[in-house]
Amino acid sequence: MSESGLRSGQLADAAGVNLQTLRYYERRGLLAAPRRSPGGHRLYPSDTVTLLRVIKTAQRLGFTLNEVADLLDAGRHRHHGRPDTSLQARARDKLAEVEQKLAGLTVIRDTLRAAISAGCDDLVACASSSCCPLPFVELAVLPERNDRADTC
Amino acid sequence: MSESGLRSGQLADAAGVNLQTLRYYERRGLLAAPRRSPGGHRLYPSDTVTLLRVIKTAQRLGFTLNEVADLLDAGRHRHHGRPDTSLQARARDKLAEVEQKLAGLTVIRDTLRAAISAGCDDLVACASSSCCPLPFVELAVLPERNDRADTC
DNA sequence: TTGCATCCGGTACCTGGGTACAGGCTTACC
DNA sequence: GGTAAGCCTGTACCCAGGTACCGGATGCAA
Repeated sequence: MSESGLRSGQLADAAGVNLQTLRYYERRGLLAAPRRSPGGHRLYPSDTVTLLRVIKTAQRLGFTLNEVADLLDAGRHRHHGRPDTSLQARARDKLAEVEQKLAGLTVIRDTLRAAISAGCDDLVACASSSCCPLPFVELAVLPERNDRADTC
Repeated sequence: MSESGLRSGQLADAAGVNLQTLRYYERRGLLAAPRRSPGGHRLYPSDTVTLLRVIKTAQRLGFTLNEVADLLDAGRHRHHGRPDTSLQARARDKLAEVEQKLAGLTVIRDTLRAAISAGCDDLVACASSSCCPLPFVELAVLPERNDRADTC
């Protein structure tokens, strides 16, 4: 009797995920509850491996598990109706998000480079000096007067 | 009665952080335990506002709170001795880290763009088609380089 | 002195994405 | 049919960086 599907350990191995992760995904609604053996063991259809790859890919693209679950649902419900554009729309939203993050990280990178080439070696001292490239004030906090100025 | 320092609520307001965050930072070793009023209320020296700005700045540069604590300690201990270079070294390490993240995010951005311009509209369907730009199989670990940007 | 705002310590909870037991049942192989 | 591997549920824990709530004590002004 072996054409019955994948056992959870086999699926986990095949997809490269932890066994617990499968049950976690089931709780989160990413995987449907599979058929069970008479003794209660899960038996997954073999294309679940593909589904897990899809999930992992979407995660790598920056989608959260909730978003992935929505995305999969949208894909399932759309088959009785004309193709919708929600994956497209979500991808565009996510692209904007990723571009935001890229911009932020770029600022951080440039700031770190500036700090390195300015030779900063003490954060607290730099905060009190006016020649430091680190953006201590960028925090929407009222500027405070300081009298110490040595390093940099 | 005013030379006594900042009360925790005043400091929190001045620095733009939550009151609880101050106590959290104290537990984490980022803020030294301050002087207390006779009744046990915290009284902070006024330059703690600057310190909090420093902490928030370092966080925005991508340092974790543990790393910030180390950085501050290094700054404190170095005053009896020649200037050390640990902030420099750490900044260089962090820069490398940030550049890694940038590279990973760039791949993600390009992949999202490819998926959008290819018109993908169902993840599961795409996974079974051979012409989809989504990297369902490769990219075993996140920040690797992939230069494909073809369309369906 | 009363009243209210503030602060105290301790503990619990949150997000996100899982991982790790414990104690017991099932399945597979010989 | 025995034994080992595998799987079950439930619960708890991990990371980081906080936030929220509680009952009680303090600070300060009128």
